[in-house]
Amino acid sequence: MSNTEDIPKQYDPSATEEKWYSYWEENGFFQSKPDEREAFTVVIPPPNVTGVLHMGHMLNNTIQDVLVRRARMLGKNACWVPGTDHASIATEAKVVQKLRKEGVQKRDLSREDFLKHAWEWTDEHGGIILQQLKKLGASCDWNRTRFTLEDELYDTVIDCFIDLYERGYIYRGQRMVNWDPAAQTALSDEEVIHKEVQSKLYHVRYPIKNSDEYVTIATTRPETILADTAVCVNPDDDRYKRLIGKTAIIPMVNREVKIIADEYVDPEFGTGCLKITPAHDTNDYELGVKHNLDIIDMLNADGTVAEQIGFYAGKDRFEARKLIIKDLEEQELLVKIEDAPNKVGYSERTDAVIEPRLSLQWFCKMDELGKPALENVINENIRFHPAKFKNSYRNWMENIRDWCISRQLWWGHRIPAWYYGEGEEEYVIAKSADEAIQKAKEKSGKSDLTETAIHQDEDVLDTWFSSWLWPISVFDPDFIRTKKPNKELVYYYPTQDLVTAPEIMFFWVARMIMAGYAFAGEKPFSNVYYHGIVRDHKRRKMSKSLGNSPDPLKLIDQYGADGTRVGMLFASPAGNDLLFDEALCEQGRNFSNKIWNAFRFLSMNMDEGQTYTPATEIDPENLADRWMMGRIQSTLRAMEDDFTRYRLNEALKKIYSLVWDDFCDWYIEMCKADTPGENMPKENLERALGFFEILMKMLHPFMPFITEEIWQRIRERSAGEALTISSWPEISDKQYDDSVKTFGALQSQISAVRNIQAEMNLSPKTPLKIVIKPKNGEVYGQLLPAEWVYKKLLPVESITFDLSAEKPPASAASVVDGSEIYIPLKGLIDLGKERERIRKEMDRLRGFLKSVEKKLANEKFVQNAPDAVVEKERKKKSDAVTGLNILEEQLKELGG
RNA sequence: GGGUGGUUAGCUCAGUUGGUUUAGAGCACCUGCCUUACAAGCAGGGGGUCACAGGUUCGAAUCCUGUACCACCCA
Repeated sequence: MSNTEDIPKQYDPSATEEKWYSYWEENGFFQSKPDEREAFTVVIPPPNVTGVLHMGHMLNNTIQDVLVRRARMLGKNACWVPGTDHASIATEAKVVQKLRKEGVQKRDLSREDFLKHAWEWTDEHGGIILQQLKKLGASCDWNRTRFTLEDELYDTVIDCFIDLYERGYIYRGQRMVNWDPAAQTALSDEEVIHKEVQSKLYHVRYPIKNSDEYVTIATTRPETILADTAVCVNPDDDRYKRLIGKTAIIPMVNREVKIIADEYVDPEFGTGCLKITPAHDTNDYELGVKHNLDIIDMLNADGTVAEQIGFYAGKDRFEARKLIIKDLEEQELLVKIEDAPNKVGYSERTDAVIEPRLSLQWFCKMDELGKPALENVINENIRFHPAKFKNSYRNWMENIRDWCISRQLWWGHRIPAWYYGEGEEEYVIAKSADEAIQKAKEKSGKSDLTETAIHQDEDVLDTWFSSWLWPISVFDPDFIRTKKPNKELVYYYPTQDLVTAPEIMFFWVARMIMAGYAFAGEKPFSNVYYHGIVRDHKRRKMSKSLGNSPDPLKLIDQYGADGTRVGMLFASPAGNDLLFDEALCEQGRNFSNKIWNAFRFLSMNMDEGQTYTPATEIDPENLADRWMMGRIQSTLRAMEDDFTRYRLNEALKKIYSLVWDDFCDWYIEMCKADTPGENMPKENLERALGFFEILMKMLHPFMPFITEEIWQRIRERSAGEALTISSWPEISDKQYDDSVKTFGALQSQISAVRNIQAEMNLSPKTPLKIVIKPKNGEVYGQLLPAEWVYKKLLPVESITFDLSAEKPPASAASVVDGSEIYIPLKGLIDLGKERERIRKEMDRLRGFLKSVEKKLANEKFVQNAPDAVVEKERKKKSDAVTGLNILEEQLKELGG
C-alpha cells in the first residue's frame, strides 16, 4: 500500500493475473484434505484430454469456480476435482487421421503399436486444456487431477464391468445396434443425432410370382432392396388383402419372399406396402423376429456392399443407391421418385450416416439401474436447476433401452472377457489372463487350457462407462472392488453441485446417478445445474467448424480473465442458451477498470507516511455510512437468494450495481474533500476502504484476480490473509431501512436538481441557490441533517430548508414525493424553457392521476380491494393533485 | 407423432403467492460535459397495446382456454 506508487490510469490484467494465480497455487489455497469442516465438493465434467478450451468450457468452468470460491469463503472445505477423459472415439479418430497423414494405416499396426501412438498423442496434447483453465482462474485442487484412462481408474472400470456382470446386469448378445461406418464401431442410442433431411422416396414395383401383377413399395433406402426378406401390408388394408400369403420377387436378386400382414404397417404412409429388411432396420428386425424371417446382411463394416450379394460389391452404400436406381429404371420397376422429409441418424462424433446393423455386442441392462435414478430425481433428493429438466429426464428414463457398451476401438478400457472357444457362451469374465485361465478351465471342464488357448475381447468400453463412475473413482478407485469406502470417499461423497450442459444429461448425468446408487447406494451429487449452450448472435451454436467462436484465450488476453468471466455470466440467463457477444466482455473489462479507478482514487487521497486501517465499523451518525451499509446488507441477502436458486447472473448484476452505482457514483462522491486538491479526511478514507474491502469480498467469486490485487494493495497481508481464503461478509441483523429510505429520497431530490441543470443547459458548475420545502415535519427532520450531502453532490451556493418557504420569484421548481424544490434562475436561464419543462411534468402527472382516479371511481374496487391497496391509491391521488397544484402555480408565476 | 419451454423497449433479458408510483435492468440510441479516480468515464433523456383472441376478477405481463410463431428434447 502506497500512495507514492504510480498507479496506472487503466487496469492491466496481464500484470496481475499470473502473479496471483501462482501465489494461490504456491500457498496451496485450492488444496483440500478431509477435516471437520463441512465439505463442498465439485467434480469437473472431464473435458477430452486432447481438446482445447472452447466457449462452452469457459462458461462451464466459470460457473463452477464462482460456486467453489463462494463456498470456500463461506468456510466450507471446498474441493474441486479436475481431470480429463480419454474420449475413446474422438481421440482414436484423431490418432488414425494423424497416422494416415504419415502414410500409416491403422490396420497395419498391432494393437500395442497403435496404443503407443495414441499415448504419444495424449502426452503431447493432453492436459493443455487444464493449463488453460488456470488462465481463467479455476480454483481446482490440481493435486487431485485425474484421467479416466490412468492406471488406477482403468482398474476401476474393469472392476465395475466385472461387478455388474456378476450381478447379472451385463450380457452379450446379437442385437440391432447403431453402426458408425466411418469409425467402424457400434454406438449407443445417445450418440446418434437425428436430423431432418430432405430425402427421396423411391416407389419400386415388385413382381408377384406366377402372375403379371406387381406390388409397389416405397423406400428411402432402395439399396437395401438387395437384403429384403419379406413384403408386409396392413391386414385391414382392402387394397392388399388378396395378396397376403402370395410370393413377391425381389428385383435384381430375384429372391422369392412372402407377402405378410402386420398391423405395424401404416396404410397411409407411402404406398401402404412395406419392404422388410431385417438386417438393416430396427423395426424391420423386430418384424423379422416376429414373423421368423431370414436375415440377410448386405453391408461390410465400412458401409460398402458385401461380396456375396452379387451386385455392386465393394461400392459404398450411397454409390450403390445411385446404381440400383439406374438399374431399376432400366428394368422399368421404378414407378416414381418423390421428395420426402426424413429423419436420418448421424454419428455424434464422425457425422457419418448411422447404419442400423445386427451385431454381437455387450450390453448393460438399464431397468433395475434406472429405478432409483429416476425416483431420486423425481422426489428431488437430487435437484435439477432449472427444474424443467426433470421432465425430459423422466421421459428418457421411462423409455430407456439397454445400453450398448462395447466399442470396436482400441483406445479405451479393454473388455475383460476372455474367449476359449468359438461358441457364443465360451467365454469368461476375469481381471487378468491368469484368472481367466482358471475360470475357463472350470467353465469348460478342460483342465489343460493354456494361455495361448484363450484370447481377450478386442473391444473397449464406451467412454461414458468410465465417466459414470467419476464422482466415486476420483476419490476411491478401489471402492468398486473392495466395497469399503476410503476416508476420502466417506468425506467427499456425495458431492454437492454438478455443473453441466443439458446435452449430456442422458450420456452422463443420468448414468452417474445410476452408478451412484448401484455402487455407493447413494446419490453422486445433490444439485445439478444445467447451463445453456453458447451461441452466437444469430443463435447458432458456437463451433470450430462454423468458425463463429472466439478463441477464449484471446478474450482473456483482451479483456482479462475477470472481464471475460463477467462477460460470460452477464450473457447467461438462468437455464437458457446464451447469446454471446464480445461487447459483454468489454463491459466486464470496463467494470474492472471502474473498480481499479475507485481504488486509484482512494490511494491518491492517502498522505505519505500515513498508515490507513480500513474501518470495520461504520459511523452510526453518518447517513451515507448507514445507507451504504444498508445497501450492502440487502444486497448480501438478495445474493444469497440468487445463489440458492443458481441465478449467478442475477447475483453478479447486483454486486455490479452496488459497486458501480452505489459505491462509486454516490458513496465515494460523498467522501471527497470539500475543496479540490485536498485529500479527503482520514476517517472518511478509512471508512471508504472498509466498505471497499467488503465489496471486494462480495465480488471475489466472480472476479478473483482484480479483487485479490486490490485487497493486497489496501494493506499488507500475510499469506493467511489472502482474499481467496478470507470469509464471506456476514449478514447482520442491524436495521438500516430508515437510512436507506431517507437517502433514497435525497437521491430523488438531487436527481431532480440535476434534471433542472441539464434541461436548462446550466453548466454543472453554475452555483445554485436551493430552497427546499419539505413535505412535512418528519421529512424536514430527515433532510436538515443531510444538508452536507447536497453540498457535496451539487454546486450549492446556498441551501435552505423551510416548512413554510415561499417560492422565490422566477425559479425552477420540482416536486418530489410531495416535497418542493426551488431554484431561483433569475439571469440564469430562459423562462420559456422552464415553462416547457413544467408543462411536460404536468402532462406526466395528469396521465398518472387519470389512471388512479379511474381506479378509485370504480365502486367495486373500493369495496373489494384490501384497505391497504385502496389507501395507497388515495395517497397516490393526493400526491399527484398536490404536485399538479404546485406546478400550476409555478407556471402562472412564470407567466404561463 | 409425443413432450418441454418460450413470445415483455432496437438487442439480450428480469418481473416472486394477481394490487410499490400509467412495466424494470444492461447494452444500443439522443443531449450536454475532459466536473479534484475512471471518456473503458460523468450527468440527463427518449423508447414498450407485455405475440394474438377470448375468459375469470373490483383489478391480469402475471391465472384459465384457444390460435399463431419460435426453440429444444424424444421416437
